[in-house]
Amino acid sequence: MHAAPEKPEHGLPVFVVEQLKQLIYSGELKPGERLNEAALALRMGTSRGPVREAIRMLTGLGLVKAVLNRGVFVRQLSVREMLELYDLRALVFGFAAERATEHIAESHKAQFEALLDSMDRACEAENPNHYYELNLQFHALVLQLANNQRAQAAYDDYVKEMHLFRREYFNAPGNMRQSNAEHRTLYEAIVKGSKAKAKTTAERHVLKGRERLLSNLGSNSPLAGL
Amino acid sequence: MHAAPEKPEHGLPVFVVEQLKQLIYSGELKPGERLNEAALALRMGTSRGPVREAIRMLTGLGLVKAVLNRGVFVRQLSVREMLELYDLRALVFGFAAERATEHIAESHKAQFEALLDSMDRACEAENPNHYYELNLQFHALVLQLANNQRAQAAYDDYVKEMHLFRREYFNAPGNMRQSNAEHRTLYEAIVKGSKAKAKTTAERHVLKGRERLLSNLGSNSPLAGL
DNA sequence: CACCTCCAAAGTGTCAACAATATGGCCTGA
DNA sequence: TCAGGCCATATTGTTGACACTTTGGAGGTG
Repeated sequence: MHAAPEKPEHGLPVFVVEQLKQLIYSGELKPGERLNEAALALRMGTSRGPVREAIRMLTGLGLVKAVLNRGVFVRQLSVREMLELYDLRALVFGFAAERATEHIAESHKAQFEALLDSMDRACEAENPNHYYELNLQFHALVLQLANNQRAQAAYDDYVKEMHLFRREYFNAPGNMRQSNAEHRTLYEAIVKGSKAKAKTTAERHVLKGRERLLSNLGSNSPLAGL
Repeated sequence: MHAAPEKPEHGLPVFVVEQLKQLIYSGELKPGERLNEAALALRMGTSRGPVREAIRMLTGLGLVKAVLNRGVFVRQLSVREMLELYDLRALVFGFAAERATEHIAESHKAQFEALLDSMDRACEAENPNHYYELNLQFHALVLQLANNQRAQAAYDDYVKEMHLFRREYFNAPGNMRQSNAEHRTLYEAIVKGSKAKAKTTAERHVLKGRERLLSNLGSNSPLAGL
């Protein structure tokens, strides 16, 4: 079952890391769950050595947490960490939107408009999965135009890291139509070159998600305190 | 010579990670330099296994870069990466300063004023090393008051990561007196609770460092292009 | 029935040996 | 002299074995 490492451009540990990332982000390995070295080694078709090294990389990346002599566990985000992540994501997205005003060109406008139209169609089709995918692309495009690779990587990390939150409270698809209206407002601000408006629009757009989380939490959460 | 791992609360790999971090940040291992597993294992008094695992953690943390079958090398920041880091650091510091206005209390004011006074004395004594140390503490205090641990960790990472830039262009101690004047302005804005002023003051304070780097670079740099 | 001890099973931590790969010098031949 | 292939060496990649720690239950005792 295990796909062999096609390209020996990176070693076995990197290959295992990719597999583990997918297992984690796809939810097959849930937050809090323990990783069994021997079982993983068997599944990946290697010995425990490369698996251990891969796991160390993941601890460096903050995806798992190791406890001496007890194993490593998929990291689980607390409510507080989730809220903090939203703040940072909003900050970076606002930064990116502001910078995007300086680098947007005609070709990008076409991409933006195609994305916005596709998202509209996803709205009408009531297809949240497709909308989510396009939404990611929209945000990625803004980050790309910011012309700051470090910010782009950070934003990407934030988005992925949020998947380590326990699922129950993090499904809220939000209001797709309102969300896309905000996208349009942001896009127009970027095109017009109005930095301040782009920045605040982008920030608030992300913070809407934060507020949604908080309200979802308020209804049935154990620890609602900040 | 090697200090034994006093506390088996973390395993050998973690111990090695700490040692390696210190070697890197202290400059004993310079950016671009290769890490020899066997030599390190000997020095740390372990076998290669834990050393390899420690190195994988460092790659996850972005401190070193591995090349298959050729070894791992201490990461070296390009000018572009350095500039991008300054942008992000300014962004996060501005964010922190704005938030700090909401959480500052009397005890913190005392800490701030003590730090500012000490920095003044370091200025008069023309002691850049001491000033640098206190400067770090000042910034750390602002980040602490932001009440966002993730932002605090990110800022800390940024500062440490900047040490991976090649030294020649990154010594500029800046104008200590002007720097501390900016600190005072920022502190007063935080105390007064003027968010906007705190934010912009903090941002610009960091961006001054970016500009200093650019001008130092302009005089004798190979690649000055953005 | 509650509680304690002891022990076996499972899993992680560490190591030394072996395999695979790149590096650099040496020799050869034009 | 220089270009090119060849081989010894150093170094990384991988593995299986062994040591240590934790865990959970069996069995005995009050």
